[in-house]
Amino acid sequence: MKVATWNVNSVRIRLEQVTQWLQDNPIDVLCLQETKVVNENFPRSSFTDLGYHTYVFGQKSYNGVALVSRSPLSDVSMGFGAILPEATVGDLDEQKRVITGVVDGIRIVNLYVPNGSAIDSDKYIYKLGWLKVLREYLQVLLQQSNSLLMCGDFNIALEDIDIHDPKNRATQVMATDVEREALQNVLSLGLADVFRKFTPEGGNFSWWDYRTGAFRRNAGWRIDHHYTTPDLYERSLSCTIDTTPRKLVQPSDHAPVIIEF
DNA sequence: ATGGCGAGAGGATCTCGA
Repeated sequence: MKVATWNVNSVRIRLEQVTQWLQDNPIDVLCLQETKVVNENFPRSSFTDLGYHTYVFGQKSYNGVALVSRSPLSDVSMGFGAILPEATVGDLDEQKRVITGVVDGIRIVNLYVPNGSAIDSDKYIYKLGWLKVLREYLQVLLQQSNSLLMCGDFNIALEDIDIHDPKNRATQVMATDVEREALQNVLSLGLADVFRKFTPEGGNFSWWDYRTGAFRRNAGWRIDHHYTTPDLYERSLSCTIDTTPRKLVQPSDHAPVIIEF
């Protein structure tokens, strides 16, 4: 089974590229982020025509996540509020960033972690608070399942080798110690970075800024991840970044990352 | 030091992303 995560930066603008990629790659579950479309306007038929089921949690203009699966998913839910009490979640589900479902006994959690904008901004505080609630959310799901895959756009580079140039990273959003600790605190529930099981060296990235020719210079960041429980970590056969779609005209700034079991 | 690019909303030029 193959599961991919891909921040497509608007599913409608990228529809042709995404559906073509699905036809070129035998993916069982595609986890999309930044769909930027309300549920009614999600281009479902383009995926159902290819034999996929779609589960969407969208909003206007910003954010939005979706699961696109060859097999029907069970126990699908949207947002933290489906799992956690209202008092814990607060208004975090106003931004559509969380969707989950089960296939072949694997609980898949698809996330679009807040970017954080700039250090000490309100959005940075929001990001850190969001990650705290994420930990509680996973804690509940892990009580129900020992086989969990958490993937998505985390907007955090966990190690210096995940950044093309880490020298200013202490003051850069996505790379601060505080953000890394917040993510490590989530991973301490028993999740591990599958990409690093197969690829210990740096220079492998999943996002390149549209500006300054970042992709041509491979000046990227690895911020899109697959984290799993130990059984899936053992069962994983590969975890790769497909840079092919990033080379197309009018691409997403992220590349898909694929895990195989 | 700043902006570079791209998308959405709306109908010029903003906000937001990373």
